Amino acid sequence: MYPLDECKKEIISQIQKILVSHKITCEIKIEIPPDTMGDFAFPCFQLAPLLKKSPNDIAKEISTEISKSIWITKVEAKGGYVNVFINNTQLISLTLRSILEKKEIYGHLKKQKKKVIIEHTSANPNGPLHVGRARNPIIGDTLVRIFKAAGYDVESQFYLDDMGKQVAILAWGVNNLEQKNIPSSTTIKADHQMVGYYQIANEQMKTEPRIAEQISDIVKKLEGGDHKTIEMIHASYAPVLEGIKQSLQRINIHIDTFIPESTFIYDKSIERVIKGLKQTPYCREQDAAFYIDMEPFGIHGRNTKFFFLRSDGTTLYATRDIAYHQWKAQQADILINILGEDHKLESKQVKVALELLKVKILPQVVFYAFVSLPGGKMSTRRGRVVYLDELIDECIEHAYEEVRKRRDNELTESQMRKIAELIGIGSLRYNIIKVQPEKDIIFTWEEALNFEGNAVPFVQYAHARACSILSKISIKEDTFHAPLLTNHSEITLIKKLAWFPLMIEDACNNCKPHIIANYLFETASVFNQFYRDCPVLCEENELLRSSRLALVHATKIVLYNGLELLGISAPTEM
RNA sequence: GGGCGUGUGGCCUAGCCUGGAUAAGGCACCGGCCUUCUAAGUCGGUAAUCGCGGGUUCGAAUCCCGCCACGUCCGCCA
Repeated sequence: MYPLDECKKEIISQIQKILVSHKITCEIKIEIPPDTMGDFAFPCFQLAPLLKKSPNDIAKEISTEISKSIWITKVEAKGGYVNVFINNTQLISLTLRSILEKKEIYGHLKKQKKKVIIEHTSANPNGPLHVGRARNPIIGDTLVRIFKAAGYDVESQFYLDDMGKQVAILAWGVNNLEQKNIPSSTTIKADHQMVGYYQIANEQMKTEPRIAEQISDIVKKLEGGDHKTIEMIHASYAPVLEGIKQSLQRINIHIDTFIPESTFIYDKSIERVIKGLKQTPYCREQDAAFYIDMEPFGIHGRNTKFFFLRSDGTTLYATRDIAYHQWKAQQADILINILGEDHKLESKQVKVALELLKVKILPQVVFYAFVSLPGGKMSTRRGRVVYLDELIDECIEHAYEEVRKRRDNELTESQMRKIAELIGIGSLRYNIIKVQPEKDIIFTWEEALNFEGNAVPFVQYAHARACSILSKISIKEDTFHAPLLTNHSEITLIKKLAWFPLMIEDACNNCKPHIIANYLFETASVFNQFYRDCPVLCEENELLRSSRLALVHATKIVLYNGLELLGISAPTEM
């Protein structure tokens, strides 16, 4: 247990005892009062009708009954609140010790003995990743990191669509179009080279029924399990998938397992799904096709039929997704999916089907709104896109300009390039993760390349400052004397550091990765205030100097660990 | 037509789940701070009827109802 947890527990248990002695049982919710009014507050308003006294009288009464302890130094009643002041020395001492001992695992929570599968990205392998969907891998990977830190055993999965029309179109293009007719791409990456085949094939399919027929033939053969077709499809999309993996790797994202959709055709599990769904009382038949009537499950609208089997006996995307989830449910205790908001209905259909099939573990889904362009949605088909690779390059290039502006005559070219890479990649991830997934983002280069204010260089710079101070001392031992750290900036900073584990818990429990980004920004901000107020290296009192050094070291650790949760590197200088 | 999501100073965002003290940050704008650990920093200022209208409550940005705007979905596509 972390120091702040102990402290909160002590306060809650004291209030609990007092309420019990007044024969009141209720959930104790303590909050954080504004600035100088204490560390924790207990509002007494809800007790007023029960005790038939004014909130302030109750607060006064409770505050006299709370006994001072190792954690509680002062209690005040004010405006209906019981304000509790905690023992700063105690918190500083235990928190610093905890951080400096645990180092790279400070903030991490105790092991849960639970397996989590986080499915993210799962993009069609028919072209490069574009910015419209870039939230997916970034949210997904950040959650992977947060859940690991929160003590879970985590596996990331990419559900690979090797059965659908999109890959069939690509495969048809690769096998039937001549290279000279494909518009050349600006990069040599395979995913960029191949997307032209998809785009042209897609156009031709619309105008020539013969081509459309050939493509749907491919789809049928795939579902029939025709090995030659499977190989042909695989050969077509493999280079694209490789390109996607490379892009992800550039932004520090690794996916543990790729699960091809075809898996569930070949292992016959899809047949069990169909059989199971047909047996439910909600199944209906229409022209030899089968669907679940979604009306009883709260789906209303023009069409409430969820078709899971076509009249030609072939399955649909959602049907295969059900088989995938049934399988996943056997592999893990918690399932999390990262999906675009356009998948809301499909996801609901899958959930209903899983319930009908009596599957115990249902996925928790994080939906994100699209990143669109000022004129509207991005589209690979229409070529109206900003590719992730372009954005990565631009971010790094922009970072390089900024580094050079400041450090041109101090650093070597390769040092500047190295730093620019860390800032550029970090900037990309940070700008996306700092906003709640459900908010729309309209992509502008100006915003994407924003390095001012609440942006990653602010956090990285604070880390670099801490490193810079630490690099100037020879003794690396952390000796500190907590009672000396009495400056307001020192106390604010260490309290912020003490909150880190609770932030991880919150971000994990609620699947809200943006909490970590905001926390880091605040932490960097209070560190900068400390930096301004409390000179470290030139402090003459030796013990205070080393105590401040320990605090700087602890801040460095927290910023580093926090950035790590976001998949962002922390440069030691910039 | 129906479902889901979003709406907070000129712009962007946090807070909403779990109601509580003066609505918190950033950008932009105005004015200060580098002979001291990197000024990618810091201090101060201007700026918000929290989309609109009702309701619940001692108390509503937060909960409930209605409306408006934007996004998204309602295919034997994926």
